[in-house]
Amino acid sequence: MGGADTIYDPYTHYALQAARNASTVLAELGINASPDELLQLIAEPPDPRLGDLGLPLFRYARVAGKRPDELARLVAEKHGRRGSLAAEAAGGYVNFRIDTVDLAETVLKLAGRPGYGYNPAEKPLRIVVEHTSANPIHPLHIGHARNTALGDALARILSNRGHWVQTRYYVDDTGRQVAVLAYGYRLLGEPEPPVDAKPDEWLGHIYALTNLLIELRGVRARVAEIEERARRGGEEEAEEYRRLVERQDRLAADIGRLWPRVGKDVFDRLAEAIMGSPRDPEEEIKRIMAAYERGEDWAKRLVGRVVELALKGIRMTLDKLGVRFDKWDYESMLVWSGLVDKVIAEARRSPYYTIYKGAEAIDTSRLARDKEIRRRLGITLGGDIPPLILRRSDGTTLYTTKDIAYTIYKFRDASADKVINVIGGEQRLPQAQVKLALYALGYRREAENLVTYIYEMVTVPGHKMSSRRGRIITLDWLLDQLYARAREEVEERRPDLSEREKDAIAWSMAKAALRYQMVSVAPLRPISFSFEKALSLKENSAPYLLYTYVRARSVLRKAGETPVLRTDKIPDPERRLIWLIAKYPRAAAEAADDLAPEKLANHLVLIADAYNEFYDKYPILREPDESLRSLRLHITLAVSNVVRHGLGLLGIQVVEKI
RNA sequence: GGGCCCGUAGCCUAGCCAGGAUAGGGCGCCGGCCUUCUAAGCCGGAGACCCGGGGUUCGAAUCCCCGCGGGCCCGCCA
Repeated sequence: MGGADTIYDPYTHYALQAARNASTVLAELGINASPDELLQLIAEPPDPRLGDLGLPLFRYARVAGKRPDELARLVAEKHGRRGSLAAEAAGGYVNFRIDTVDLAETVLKLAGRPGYGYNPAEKPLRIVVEHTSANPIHPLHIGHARNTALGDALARILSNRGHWVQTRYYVDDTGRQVAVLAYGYRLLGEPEPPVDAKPDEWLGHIYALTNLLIELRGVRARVAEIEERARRGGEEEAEEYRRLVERQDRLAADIGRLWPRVGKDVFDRLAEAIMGSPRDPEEEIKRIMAAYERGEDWAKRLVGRVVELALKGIRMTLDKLGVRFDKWDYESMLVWSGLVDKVIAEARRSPYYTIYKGAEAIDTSRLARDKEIRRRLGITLGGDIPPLILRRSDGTTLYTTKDIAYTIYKFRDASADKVINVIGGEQRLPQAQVKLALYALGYRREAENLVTYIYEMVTVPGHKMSSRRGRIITLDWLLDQLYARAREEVEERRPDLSEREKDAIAWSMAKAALRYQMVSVAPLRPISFSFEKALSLKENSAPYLLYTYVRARSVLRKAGETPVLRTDKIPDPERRLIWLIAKYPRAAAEAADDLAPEKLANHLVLIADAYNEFYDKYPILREPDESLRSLRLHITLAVSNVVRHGLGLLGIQVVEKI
């Protein structure tokens, strides 16, 4: 392997030849067009009968003062047959046909190896992919599933492009939410989670319950105030009163749903502690947050405990999905090590330092007025970008401030050229502020190479998700549902298999279905999650791809040794499949360069469709003609390699049996 | 009020950034195909004025402008 002339990407290999040839021919006609420029224009004709590669000549006809069809005819005539390419004119296009034997031998030789699809970029980069980064207060839910699936796939796809990739999980342990959980946990006497409970799930209930009880406490206090005033003949506050009572009812309903999950003991204890506390819970939470940031021992022990418990549960879920991280970064580390203070000190020296609403801030608003800066930072938000406040009045720092420090840290620690943050669309504004602030502080390279990789929401119709209220659909639960459904299906289809095998297949299906659903649609498209769809394995393409792989593998197994490739007969259907296989490495490269895993998924489906159709129509093992049999087996081998490789890039492991 | 994202058949979706030759798939629906390589498959059929209206261009689903519908954000939360 290796060497300058190693072909990784057969499509580009041929397209580049066509572009060079066309450039030469056009030059002979006095028209100047570089091969690179032509390569950009080359696309596939709509009908394969027209050729493999098509070049529109309209714009060159215009500058040369010729009719497009006339120019196309001239170019095709002059080109004729060169190397492995034959040219033909069609309207204003010149179409190229690749010599079939050349194509088959090149592609099938390459695709016969398991590594086919690896397609290194000319300039490999050092890239950090930060993803998932769910707060350590509850289990991962449906929304995180999209983040995790995208981030993990992106990391794999970028590695396949020859980049050095590092994945990181950012543990937000100094935020308010963790302090809320720590507050509730402390009121319970810092117990061990029940042995049969998943720690993140158990903590998630406590977190939600704590939130709800605090809110209820506030509402009740306000209600009491109004009632008291009414008794003394004060002003009518009927409207507010009515709203408060409604809110109280909703809180009671949420609490009612939660308490059976934590058990009576925990519930009673927490309710009593919060509702009856002489101290204001808000003050207690602030105290925990501030003490933790200062690194006081008691707070470190308390918060450290809940964070580790939550992460233990989160890791269990990630392990199930086969997702690993190279680094786990704690936000507290950024604070304690002085990195956050350093950022604030640098901010004070920045010309964009300002006081906003009485707090220290960076005037991102002023900076964002410069259109050129917005463009360079890839900020698509228009309008005003409000100043970024650096610290709360109590001295504690905000998430965004810490994220500035974290971004700098990621670039430094990994010597990264690029940092990708996989993040929900609702965080566009704070992410833009972080970029602008980095720029303001003089971290221009970092600001320009920080990629905010946005995905839009996963919504569940008829279900208003809220982790604060304990209304979440957990990833674990979802996987269990998918597994149960897949298990039924396997049971029905393959009663001959052992329980272990059936289990393994059902789990693979469940994981594949979930990942595939999250990764196969463009990230900016909002997903309306449907259980019916997710649970229906038939409708989902992941099982379909796995099935295609299993079919191909089954043929190969029965064939025994793969015979020597023969290319004396290559009918059209075979050729079409080979051409699709030829384009796979380009699809993988595009998925990497455009950060678009769905492009890879789409191409895999194209190949699977073509193979299934082929499989149904033509015999492979039963083909009497040895030459055709050899060709078809090599195609089968190539398809199995491509599907396995491609699914692997999406984080999906193939199975050998279904 | 301002900003951003999305809008392609009953439903889901590719193509849009880098305009090009009949807008690809899937689900669902109707009708076929298992004594031969795994039917989670295959074949055939019906179903789209690419949200609407202007503009640019030889050419617009794709670019620009004005609207409409849905989502998200505009907090000393994350």
